[in-house]
Amino acid sequence: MVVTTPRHSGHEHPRPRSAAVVDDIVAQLSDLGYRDTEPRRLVISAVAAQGRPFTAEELCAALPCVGRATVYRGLRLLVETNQVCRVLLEDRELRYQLSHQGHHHHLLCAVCGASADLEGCDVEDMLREAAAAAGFRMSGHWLEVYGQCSECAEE
Amino acid sequence: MVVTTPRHSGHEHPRPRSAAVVDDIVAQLSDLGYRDTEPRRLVISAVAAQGRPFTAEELCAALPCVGRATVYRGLRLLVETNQVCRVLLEDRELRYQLSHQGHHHHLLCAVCGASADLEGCDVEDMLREAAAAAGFRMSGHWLEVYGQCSECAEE
DNA sequence: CGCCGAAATGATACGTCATATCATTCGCGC
DNA sequence: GCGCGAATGATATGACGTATCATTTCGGCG
Repeated sequence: MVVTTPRHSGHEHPRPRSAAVVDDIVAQLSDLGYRDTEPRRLVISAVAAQGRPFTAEELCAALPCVGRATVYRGLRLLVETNQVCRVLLEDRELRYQLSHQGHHHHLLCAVCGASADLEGCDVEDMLREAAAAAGFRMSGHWLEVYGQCSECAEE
Repeated sequence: MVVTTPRHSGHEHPRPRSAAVVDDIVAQLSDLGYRDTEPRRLVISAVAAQGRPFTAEELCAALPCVGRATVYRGLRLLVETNQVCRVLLEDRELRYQLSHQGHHHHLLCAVCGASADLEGCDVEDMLREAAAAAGFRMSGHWLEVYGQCSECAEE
């Protein structure tokens, strides 16, 4: 497997936007002491190329040249470093997605599978207070919202 | 925390409280056309005997005389009929618990594993509105709250 | 009460998803 | 270049849950 991705931005053709994302993530991982390897880049690149939440198996299928274990390890690393967030579907299927911001929640369309971030809703504080009222010290939570996105709802 | 009150004040012989719960659930299943079988009662009885969220495997272990498939089928039936609710831990482990009321959410203690119901918090409406603001039609959601219960937080 | 069809059971095979193992390769600092 | 330790990948392992199918059991009915 000797597919060398262009490393220099000389006057080559404009690289796909995802390349910048990949470089960025690789740089961040590098800061944390993780090496810059070919398979890792391939995984990150494939992640960045996904348009909507994807499964680990889909990623494996998209990367036939990368070992299964490596895909799973890469994915786990990205989750641990908050580059990728986990998405839980109603049937408990686990999917992944590049995370664009800090903590947030997803609006998941059951029809087209798209995902949008839930804005303008500070569930956090509300939950923390309600929990505290029961003497419970909240440290985290998991929230997913299911339904239909605006486009799919129109039909 | 909702406590089930004894339904008859009569002077029947004091059966274990769980027996009443089992009978009640069996009756409800019967109304829906599901048969009253020995293995099923055993499953329900074991479910009712659990003090806190349990896994399907724990239930299997507690019921060595009942086939694995039957335990899983029984559990699924109870979930479908809303007698039992599913609980998702932070590590994505799936547990179950008798549900005492309609829709609700859980406060899950990471230390002792206990579960309490989240009261006085209408996340529902809040989420629905926030979602609607994004043109999203919410149909459901999944929410779990993690932390420490009052007892465990004291230490 | 006993019969019978449908539902339920249980042993087991299977499938999926994810991690563990471990010999080999490779990045990267010296 | 050199070498150490991280990373990889083929494979085994294992957790978890469902599908299959022959057999048993429930419960309605004559």
